[in-house]
Amino acid sequence: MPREYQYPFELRHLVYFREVARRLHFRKAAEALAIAQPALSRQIAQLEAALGARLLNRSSRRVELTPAGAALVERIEPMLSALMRVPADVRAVAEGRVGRLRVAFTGLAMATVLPDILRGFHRGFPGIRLELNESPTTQQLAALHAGEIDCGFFHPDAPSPGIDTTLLLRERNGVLLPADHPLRSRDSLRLRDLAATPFVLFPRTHNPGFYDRILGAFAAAGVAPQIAEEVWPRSNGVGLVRAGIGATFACPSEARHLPEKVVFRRLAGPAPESRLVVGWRSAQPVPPALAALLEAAAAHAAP
Amino acid sequence: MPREYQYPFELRHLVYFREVARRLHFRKAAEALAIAQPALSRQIAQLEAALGARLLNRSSRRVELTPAGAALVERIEPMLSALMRVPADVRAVAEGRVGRLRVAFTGLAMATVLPDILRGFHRGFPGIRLELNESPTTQQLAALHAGEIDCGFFHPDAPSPGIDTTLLLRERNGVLLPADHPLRSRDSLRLRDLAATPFVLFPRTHNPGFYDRILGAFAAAGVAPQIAEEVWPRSNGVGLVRAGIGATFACPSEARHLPEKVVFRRLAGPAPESRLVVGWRSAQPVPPALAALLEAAAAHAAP
DNA sequence: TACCAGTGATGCCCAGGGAGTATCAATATC
DNA sequence: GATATTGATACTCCCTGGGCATCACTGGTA
Repeated sequence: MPREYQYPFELRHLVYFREVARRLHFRKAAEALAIAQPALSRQIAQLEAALGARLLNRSSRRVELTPAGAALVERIEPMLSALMRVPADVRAVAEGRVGRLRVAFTGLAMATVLPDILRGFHRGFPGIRLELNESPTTQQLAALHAGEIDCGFFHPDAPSPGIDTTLLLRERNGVLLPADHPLRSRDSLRLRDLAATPFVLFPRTHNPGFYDRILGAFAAAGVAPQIAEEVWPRSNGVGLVRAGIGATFACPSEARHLPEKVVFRRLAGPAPESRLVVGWRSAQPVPPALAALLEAAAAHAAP
Repeated sequence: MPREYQYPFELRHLVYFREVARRLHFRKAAEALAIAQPALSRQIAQLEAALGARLLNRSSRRVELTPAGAALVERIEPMLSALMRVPADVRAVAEGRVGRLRVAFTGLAMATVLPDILRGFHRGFPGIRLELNESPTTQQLAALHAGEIDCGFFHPDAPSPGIDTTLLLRERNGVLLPADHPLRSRDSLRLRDLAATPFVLFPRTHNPGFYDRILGAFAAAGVAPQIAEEVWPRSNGVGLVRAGIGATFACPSEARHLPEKVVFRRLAGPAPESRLVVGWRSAQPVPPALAALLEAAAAHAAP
């Protein structure tokens, strides 16, 4: 059975025709195309038949474009020159020299290891455009599965099937307090010392596992947690602490760059633990640009 | 000898790949393309080899685009949809339904038959864009030979090889005088009556033959011509007459739409004769849009 | 656990058609 | 009018796209 899906023409016809239209001379065009003149004549005739229009007026001494031929040249010229660049472009993407990476992250990632990772990555892959979006752990996992992002920096609760991860940070939390908090002078606190202090947390839906482990830490300390606000993104939570609304949990690593009027204090006794990983869809092979970013991240991996 | 000029791929590869990329399923894509699945697999493999990049990750249960494949889809999608429209567009141009006509004309043409011709033509061929430029006879002939215009309305001196013409107007000239000219009250003049009146002519280079026939008319009348100005385009010449600078020659047909303060008078005795033709490159066949314009012009042909 | 359904890839063959060579008809040029 | 050069045509060869049959692999299921 012959094929049903017929193309009116092939790229070959267009390239051949362009050459004839440029030179207005079959023999010279054929030479430039490194084919014999009769083959060229036939291909042009085919193209004319396919389009149902005469493209060239040829007397045996002169070849000239018809209006239809001129219209065709005008339309295909930009396409052909664009198509010439396609193979190189595609290969560049395949080799990771250019492209884009869609990266999601949490506030903690940006406050700790992410800037260094991105700096190192961008030095090695200047052609890769990074699309960075802060988003909660649960959304990152959904986006990874849906193929909407290439990797995410988030706080895992349980292993996710189909997602590979590398652990970057694992730290016992301390707390951030307003600088005028009554307990600001104490170097180390216990959770039960903060029984009367309202806490600013993230919405539970953003990471139910971690949220519940925080509540577990309160329970272990024998304290009923006072949740003042559930706020997102993270920077707003720190802003509320700064405004004196309450306290929040934070990693020691995060404490290096705190705004004014916010202080970090270690927690003795029960405390939640933060884990930061970079995660990506399990795939063989990992695209080169992503592989490079993951490698840069692995250089900051937790011991 | 095998061909030297190798295309990295053909349109077929791109259309096939687009279908697979849309459906992410070889069998369904093959069905949509009305080919068998193995043929499709091979064409995709060829495309990947040609580009030197893997475009699809296929496990035996799932097909997904690699970044390179996504980049390729992005680039070819607009081209393919544009290419789909090309055959219809080219055919429309070939049939004269759309396109453009580059038309040159002289002031006399625009002052007489051209507006009617264009009006009639545009009614029949609304898709044709007319590019109209006033230009002198000699320039029109050069532009016709160079293929820079499709037809011209001009004043021929001798037949031009390679240019076909249709005579549209053939009239003995009269003169345009300023309304305050001493001879304004005479209904009919002779050239020798105007021996003292300066004349406004066009530059000789714009039509040497006609220019010399004008001088011949002066000679036949036994008058030495007073050339006040050589000016172009024609409308400026009429403007100078209106300003009282001098007189100029004009056709009776032209006299129907004169500005204020300019009057037309017939000439008895020796007088130049104006011939207006429409001319186009001899070609078989004449493009349909041009043919339609020529037909509209022929309807106004001189008897 | 073994089977089954369904995936894309591979092997093999046929034929359509693209390209080659030889040649023709037509037309400028001398 | 002889000659050279143009694009078109006739004929042949063989490359390659497409067909069918089948394989290897995977995931769900009885």
